[in-house]
Amino acid sequence: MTKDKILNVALDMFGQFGYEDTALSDIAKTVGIKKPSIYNHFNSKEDIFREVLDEVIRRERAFFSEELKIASDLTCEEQLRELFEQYNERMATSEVGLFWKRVTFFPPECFAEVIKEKFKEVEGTFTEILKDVFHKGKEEAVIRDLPFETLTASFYTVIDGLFLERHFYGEDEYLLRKEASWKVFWLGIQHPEI
Amino acid sequence: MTKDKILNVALDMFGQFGYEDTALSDIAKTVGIKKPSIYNHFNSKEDIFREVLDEVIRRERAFFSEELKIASDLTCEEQLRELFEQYNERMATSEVGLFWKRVTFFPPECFAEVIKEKFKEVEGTFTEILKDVFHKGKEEAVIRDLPFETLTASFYTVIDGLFLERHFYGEDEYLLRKEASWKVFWLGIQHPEI
DNA sequence: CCTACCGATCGGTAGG
DNA sequence: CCTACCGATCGGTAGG
Repeated sequence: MTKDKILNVALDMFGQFGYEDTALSDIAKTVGIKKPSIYNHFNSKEDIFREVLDEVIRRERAFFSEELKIASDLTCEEQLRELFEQYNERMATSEVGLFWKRVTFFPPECFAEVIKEKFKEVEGTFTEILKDVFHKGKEEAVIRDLPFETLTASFYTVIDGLFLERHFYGEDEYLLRKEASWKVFWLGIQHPEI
Repeated sequence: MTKDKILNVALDMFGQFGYEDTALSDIAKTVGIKKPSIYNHFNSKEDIFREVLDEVIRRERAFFSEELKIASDLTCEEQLRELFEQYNERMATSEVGLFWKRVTFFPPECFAEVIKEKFKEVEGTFTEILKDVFHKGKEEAVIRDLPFETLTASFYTVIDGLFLERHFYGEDEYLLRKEASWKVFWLGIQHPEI
């Protein structure tokens, strides 16, 4: 369907160039139609953005509910590392990742509120998964007895930092930072052996 | 001087709206002149950007060489925390911080290379200061014997994560994340007592 | 430092 | 789904 094609192209281009710097004529060209034909499917550019945002949320939910099943035979450290890797990879390699980056950092003004809301909702889903792993770790005395908020907040900050760094530095520097951050993070939350 | 006024306004607006979304007519209006008068001082919009970038570098250098003198009577932990706070504050509250955020995340294409180069140069200066503190900490057996690259890389990742989060989440959530990240980071690099 | 203007491009519309 | 067109705005120029 043409409408889906438009949405997919828009998702890609909004992520690559930002909302304001993506011209409807460029979207049309990539889709293979002329600009006015877009208006057969959407009432305005803002309308397209709203539907793209819905699509992103749908994909995020699918990702969290299906791909993020973590093997229960892994140790707590391995599980956490797995979440760490998966989240990093998704943010860096999926179209959705670039879209979030653009759109959470410098949102089109009129959408700032909705975007924040939806992003926090998605993050909340991930937080639940995280908490389970931390809970298990604390029970097994593998993880230090820190408040859940401290554990999740510091995890997110590392993830966010790497997310930022991945696009800016080269792959080599990114990998260095990822390993360093993981090492220090894990040493930080690890239960001190007695 | 009008030229300086233009540069200051441009620095501010490039940081707020990005390069492409800042119109010369808006800069002119804020300065209090008409758009064509800008061309008495600059040959093009790109020219303005180049000079703004130079100005930013100048300010960064001034910051690092003057404000970042850390009191030597502080403990290693206090010194590191001081650097952590100062860097965070500067990135969040100074015009230069917003400018870096815009411009390192989504640079105007033709400037991507220069920007990266200059940013890394600035970061390198900071790394030297950081290394001194880590070195002291390791000598005093306050900090774990990890490679310098691991210590600095993980420090930067936390800083970068907080930098990202500060503008996105409210001040409350930011403070929570800052304290949590610091706590886990410090536990991670701290020398394990025997 | 200004007025007056340029060609290009933007989001969006009319009408078929 | 198209051609043809709109008013607004962009970076930049001419000419004084």
